[in-house]
Amino acid sequence: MKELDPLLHSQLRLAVMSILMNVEEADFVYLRQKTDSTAGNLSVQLDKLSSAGYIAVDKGFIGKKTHTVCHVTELGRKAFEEYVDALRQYVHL
Amino acid sequence: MKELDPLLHSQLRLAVMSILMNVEEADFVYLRQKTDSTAGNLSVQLDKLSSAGYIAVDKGFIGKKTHTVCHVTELGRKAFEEYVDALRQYVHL
DNA sequence: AAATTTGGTTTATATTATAAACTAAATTAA
DNA sequence: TTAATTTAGTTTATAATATAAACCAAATTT
Repeated sequence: MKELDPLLHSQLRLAVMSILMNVEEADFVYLRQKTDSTAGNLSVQLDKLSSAGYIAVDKGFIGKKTHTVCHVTELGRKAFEEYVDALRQYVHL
Repeated sequence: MKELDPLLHSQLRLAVMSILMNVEEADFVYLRQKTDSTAGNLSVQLDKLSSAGYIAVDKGFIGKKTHTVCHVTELGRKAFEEYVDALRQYVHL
């Protein structure tokens, strides 16, 4: 039985990746709404995904307000697909 | 986004449930082999599943040796199916 | 100008997963 | 027959993870 990438096998990180897999990019506020998570938790988990190279996080400004946008990387996309693949061994979907 | 039942969202417990969903019953040794887990870890996770009422654990003897058999309960079966269902929101399989 | 909101980060805490150490009985080997 | 080893587990300690609480700085509202 293949192992489930522990970086992806976390509800919030999986939700984030799942969203990012289906959009060009998404900002912090949007991800927070969609995942219904606290800002702190989201921040931490984005960091982890980013450190692993699964997503890229772009911190910029929109006018004078900070604005953080994320998108999945090629590595992240691959990892996600492998995760889903491994998952099929556990739950035949 | 539905939440992923934390009791099932754990690699080892999910593996155990996954196995038990497809057999009448399975014993400790078999589960240990199939999941490639340590006895300690397996024991703890079986306890959790059992405490939640997701599986039933039968401790008996085979000759004079202890023998532990598990099977999924109706509640466990339902929980597993709901988990899989929730999962589909995250990874469209 | 004081209070509140927005967009976050850092740090502490609670929970979880895992491994190590242990027990008891059975088996094998000397 | 007794000492070592294996089998089938459990208990407990530790490492890792997830989450929340506390915080910060800038912008906005009152």
